[in-house]
Amino acid sequence: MKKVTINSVASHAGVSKKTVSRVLNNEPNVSAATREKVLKVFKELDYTPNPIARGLAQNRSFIIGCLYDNPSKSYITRVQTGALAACKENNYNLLIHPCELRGDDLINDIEQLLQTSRLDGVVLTPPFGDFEKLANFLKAKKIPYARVASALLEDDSISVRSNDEQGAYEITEHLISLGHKSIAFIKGHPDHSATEQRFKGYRRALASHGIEFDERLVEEGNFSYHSGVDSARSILDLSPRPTAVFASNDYMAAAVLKLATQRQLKVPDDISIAGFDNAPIARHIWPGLTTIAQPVEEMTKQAVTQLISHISQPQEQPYQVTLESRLITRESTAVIK
Amino acid sequence: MKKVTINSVASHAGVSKKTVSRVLNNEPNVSAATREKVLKVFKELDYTPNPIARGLAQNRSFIIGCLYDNPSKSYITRVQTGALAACKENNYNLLIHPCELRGDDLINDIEQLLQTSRLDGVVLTPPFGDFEKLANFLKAKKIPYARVASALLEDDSISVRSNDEQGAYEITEHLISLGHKSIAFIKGHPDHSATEQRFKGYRRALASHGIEFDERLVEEGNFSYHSGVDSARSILDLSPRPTAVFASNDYMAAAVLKLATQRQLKVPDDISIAGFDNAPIARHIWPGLTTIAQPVEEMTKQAVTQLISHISQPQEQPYQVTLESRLITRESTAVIK
DNA sequence: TTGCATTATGACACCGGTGTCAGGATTAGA
DNA sequence: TCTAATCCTGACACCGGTGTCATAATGCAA
Repeated sequence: MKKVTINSVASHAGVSKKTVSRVLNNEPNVSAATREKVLKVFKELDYTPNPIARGLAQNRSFIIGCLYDNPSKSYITRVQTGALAACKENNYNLLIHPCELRGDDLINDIEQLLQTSRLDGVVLTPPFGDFEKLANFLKAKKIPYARVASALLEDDSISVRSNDEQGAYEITEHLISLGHKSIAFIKGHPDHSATEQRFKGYRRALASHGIEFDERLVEEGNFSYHSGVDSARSILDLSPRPTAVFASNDYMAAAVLKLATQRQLKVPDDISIAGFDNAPIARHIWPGLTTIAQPVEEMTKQAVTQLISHISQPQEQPYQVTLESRLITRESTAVIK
Repeated sequence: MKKVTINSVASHAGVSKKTVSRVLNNEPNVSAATREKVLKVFKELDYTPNPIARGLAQNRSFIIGCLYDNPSKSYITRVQTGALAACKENNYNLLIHPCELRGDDLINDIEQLLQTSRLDGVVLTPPFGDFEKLANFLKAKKIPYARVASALLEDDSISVRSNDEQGAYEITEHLISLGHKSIAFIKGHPDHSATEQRFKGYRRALASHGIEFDERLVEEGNFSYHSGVDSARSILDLSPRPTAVFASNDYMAAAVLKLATQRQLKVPDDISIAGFDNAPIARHIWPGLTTIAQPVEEMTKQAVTQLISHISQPQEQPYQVTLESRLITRESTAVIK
């Protein structure tokens, strides 16, 4: 069984390779009869074009790179799911590349990546979506990119964001509506813009309900489960103890729950706990976590879809979209006793 | 800034492209002086070879595909981590491709994948590692592959497996040593060979400690959290209730824990619970799950490393390795009261 | 110094596509 | 029916590497 190439198709169909190429790419200026004939040979020989050769000729690889540096594995999985869906629809492939935002050689690492794999584009997922240094580097290198981010960007790039500020506002308001007035807050990783956004939403909700902001109720976390444990310790040691805790993501919220339970506290009777993201763990533990669900898959899918369409036909107008999140109430929050 | 290609290097160094190619690939028959000269130009021009062109000439893509169909997201993440490590070391890239084992068009899907991306090799992760149909297809297509599996294979392929049977034996023995005699078991997904292995280990432990196997204590799960909930319901409804539950993975064990807690049972006082895999959730919940830790990352890394070396220089001898797992005791298991 | 084996080097085709451009065929308009 | 515009088609170069093979340069023994 010999390899089927554009040449074999051409000779079988009795036309030139260029004509075959035209049919392949749906180019105009091919008579219906010729097109028909070539398509028939495609089927007969079961021909599929060699993407590598095509890539060489067009200087394209049909590969999108997905950059991430995120402590939340489940978040990464969701990002990948969305990116894969977009790639599949467009016959692209997805290359995954974890790397360190704070690494000294991040830029070198990315440069290396670009050189060894000739990516057609890159999708920057949190926290890279808000990391201007990297965006500028890619812009200088003329590598198309799209961002999944949280902050509101004011540039001409492709970006899909979620309204974290609003989500945080809503979940805080939910706690307030249950009668809570002393609500502790655990911040996320300082490199993530979502951290700032969620904190803002928390404060805005307090303010708009006349609750004074108390700095002592705020702990610095970094989105990892471990940081949640540390923060939880400080919060549970406070006296008086807050009646509710809003952690910036579900892993940290789960940590609070674990520590509280270890200390014989009843959740939500003794203390309410809320998270963010609607990670799997939010429903895998008891009590289930009240949280904010974000369309992470959809966000990434849109970003990658736009990226690919931008690669095929670079247009000028930026694509900036904000997707909404929604409150999911479970058993970890209840009316204050 | 013009593009730097092998041609520009050649003209700068005053040699032919072929000689540059020789230096690039560390081929013999280049004089030290010439080699030196070319290497210097590499640096001056900051040259990096174009992998696509190289791929075209050698009919290689320098991409490894990672196939999976696994309900456990954390398992996938670990597999990816290991595969990425091996790829990075060898300047390969990793393409991820989720697909459905039971899908009617699995073979078509994979065929499509191979045609559109010319993978150099494929790593089959559970449950594909034990899926002969796919292995045979790849063999027929002459696509190199490596397997991460559980069953003991008797063929000439590259495969890295873990000793699930032994792990299950040990954790069951651990429960027995705590005084448990009525130990329920939740099976995994029937398509995974690990399911069979773990069940075997469970039975062997019972047998070797003179405990009679009781079919009523066995539930069919599928590794998903949800299936764990269903199984847990049946088990907790048994009368007399087993004093311990061994679930084939941590997600299902977490489900048992959640349901037990919902029903006001104290773990481990009223019932001991053990899992398998040492997934993150095992330490994120309270009480932490006693479980079996498997070197998933290491297994995958070895498999991919071998795969790549096989691609570069196909050798005859198979590579089959079994890695050991180890028992991790946490708070979810205790001496029977 | 000559003769022969060995090493070093380059010319050239090739991998499998796409872009450019020229020229033939067809159609429309006069 | 003739001319001009438009549509089709193919020849050929090119993308940036690698493989083959011929030949030039060198090394070594006689």
